[in-house]
Amino acid sequence: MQRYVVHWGEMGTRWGLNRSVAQMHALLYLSAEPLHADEVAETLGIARSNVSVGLKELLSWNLVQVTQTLGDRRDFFVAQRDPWEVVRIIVEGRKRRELDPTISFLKECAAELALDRDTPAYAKDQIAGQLEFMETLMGWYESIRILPRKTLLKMMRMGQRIAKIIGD
Amino acid sequence: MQRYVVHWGEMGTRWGLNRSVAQMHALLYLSAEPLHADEVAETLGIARSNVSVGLKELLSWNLVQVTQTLGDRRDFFVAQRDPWEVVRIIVEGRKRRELDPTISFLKECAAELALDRDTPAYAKDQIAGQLEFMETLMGWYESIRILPRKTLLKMMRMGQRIAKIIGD
DNA sequence: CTATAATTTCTGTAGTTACTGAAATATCGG
DNA sequence: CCGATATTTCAGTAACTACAGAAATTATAG
Repeated sequence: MQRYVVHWGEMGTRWGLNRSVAQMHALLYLSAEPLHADEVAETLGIARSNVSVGLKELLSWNLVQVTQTLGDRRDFFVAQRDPWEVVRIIVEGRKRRELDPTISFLKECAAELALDRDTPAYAKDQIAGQLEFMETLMGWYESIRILPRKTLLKMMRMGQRIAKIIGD
Repeated sequence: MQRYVVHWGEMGTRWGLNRSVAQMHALLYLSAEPLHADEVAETLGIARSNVSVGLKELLSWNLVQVTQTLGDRRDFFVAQRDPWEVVRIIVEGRKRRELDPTISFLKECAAELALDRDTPAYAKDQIAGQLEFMETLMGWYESIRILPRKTLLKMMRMGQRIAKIIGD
């Protein structure tokens, strides 16, 4: 479990979370019962105040949730336990932070370039091509995103065979 | 073009490159002809030495390539100009740096946990579930990755309709 | 082989981000 | 309303990363 938490912290940094936040999630993910902030701080050896901030961030991502226990004033935290959900949330977040602003920027660019006489045609084409591609990609993502998990799983499992069906 | 380069630099930071490296790529992406390092440094207003490092990084990603001109000792650089390729390269890189190590780590974990009597069953299940999911995801990616672009494009354009075909 | 141009490596610095510990604030039982 | 407990905010510090400019290395023409 220790190694898992450490590794997850390491991965977290590559996934856009900071180390300790990722570790908190890992710990909660493996824990059968909800933990309160002090337990998290003590287990991971980081300052209580950091745990507070970190858990807030995880809450804002919907990667953890708060629960209450009768007769205990403290907040208890549970992680999102379904790997599908975890990945969905992370991907969604990345899309929002990386893809969406890019597309809207490219649209602006394209609009502006249509009127512009100074920009070389080559640059215009490059930007237009990129926008078109991004929109295709995004459209695909949207259509995938709303599929029920069962259908998605089926599709994933089909793997290669899907190419044959499409490539008629 | 200026705004594009600046914005791309900004985006780059969110995509895991550093700002100036992303700006270099943006500049080359919009440029109709190959540029040499000095031009890049001057245009972007960053130190020549940094351009050297940045371009090397882009080379290692295969996002830019070196070309030579007869009668000129300097290296000239061209960016990968096809948005499909750019995204493919980025995705591939992320997979290598983020997904692959995670999967191999989870496999190790799973193997180790099989022998382990101390780890709570709950944690074991969580890790197993995550591994299974990751492998499904990865398998799907592999099958998508090798599709010819034409098939992929067709698939993307089908969007929703694909669900109907699968969900029989 | 030498002079010069091109590129890379290296070192110190600036800027950024993450973290701690203390102080401030909020919550709740009595 | 008071005291105790839980949580959050904040300011200073530490760690890290990106960068410039100088120095060193490599390559090329003559």
